Amino acid sequence: MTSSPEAAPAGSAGLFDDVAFDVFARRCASRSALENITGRWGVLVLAALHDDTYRFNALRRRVDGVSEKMLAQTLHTLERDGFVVRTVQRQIPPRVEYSLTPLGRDTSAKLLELIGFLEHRMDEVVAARDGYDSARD
Amino acid sequence: MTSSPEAAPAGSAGLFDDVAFDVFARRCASRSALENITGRWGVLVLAALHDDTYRFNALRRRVDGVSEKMLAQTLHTLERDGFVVRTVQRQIPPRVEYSLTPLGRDTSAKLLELIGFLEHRMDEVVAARDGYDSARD
DNA sequence: CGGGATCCTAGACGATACTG
DNA sequence: CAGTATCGTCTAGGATCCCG
Repeated sequence: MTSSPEAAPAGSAGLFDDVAFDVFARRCASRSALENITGRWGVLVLAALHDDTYRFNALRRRVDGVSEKMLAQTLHTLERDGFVVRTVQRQIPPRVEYSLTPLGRDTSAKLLELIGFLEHRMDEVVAARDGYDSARD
Repeated sequence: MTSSPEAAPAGSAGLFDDVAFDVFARRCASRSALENITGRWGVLVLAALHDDTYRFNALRRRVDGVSEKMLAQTLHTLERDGFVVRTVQRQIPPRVEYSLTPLGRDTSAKLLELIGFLEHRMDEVVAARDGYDSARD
C-alpha cells in the first residue's frame, strides 16, 4: 500500500488504532468527510434520503428552510463523497432523483439513530437551557 | 405540562411519531440542538470528552485546529444544552475541567459510533472523490 | 422542473491582545 | 492557566434572475 497524503500522519492514529484516518487531525480527509455528513444540511439530507428517493424540489420541501443553492451544493458534496447518487431521466419536464449508495445508507442509519436519540431526550435539553438561562437572567 | 413553543407544530411529527420534536422542522428546538452537537467543533469536543475529562488547553490541543474563541464558544453552547459540565477548582493557577453529563455521554457514544464507522470506510470516500474529480477535470 | 450564475450580507471564524 | 474582548477576514448561506 502506498502512502496516502490525505490520511492521518503516521503514528498519530486517533480513536481507532486499526485505521489510518483520524478526525482529530486537522488535515485528515476524514475530518472534511465528517463535516460534510454532519454539516447543517448534510445530516438532514442524508436522513431524508434514508426512507425515500427524492426529487430536488420534494427534498427542498422536506428539509424545511434549505435554500436552492445550499441544497444543490450539499447534494454535490455528498455525491462527490460517495454517499448520494444522482439519477437523471431525460424527459420533459426533466426528472432527477436522488438516492443513497450503500455507504450512504449505512451512514444515514447512524445519523437516524443519533436524531432519534436526540428527539427522545430533547426534554432534558430544553430543561438544561431553561436552567442555564434563568441562572444568569 | 404546558405547551412548548419550541416543539414541532402539532400534527407535523417527523421521523418518530411518539415524540413532539422534529429536526426537519425549521423552528423546532431539536434542530438547533442537532446543529450544536453535529457542528464543526461540537462533534469533536463531545467525542474527545467521552474518554477523558479535559482542561481547556489540553482540549484545545486535542481538537487540532480549533481556536480559543471557538472552543470557548462551543463549550458554552454544549454546557447550556446540558451535554457538558464545567468544574472550577479555585487555586493558583486556576484549574477548570470539562466533562460530560449522562446525556452528554450517551450522545458522545452515538457520535463515536458514527466517527468509527466513517474512519473505517474512508477508503470508499477517498475512492469516490477520486472518481468524481477525474471524471470532470 | 432542475438547477447554474450572480450578488450581497450576516455571522462564523481566526489572530492578537489583555485580564484575573 | 483560563479565559474575555476586539478586530478583521472570509465564506456560508439567502435572494434573485435566468436557462434548458
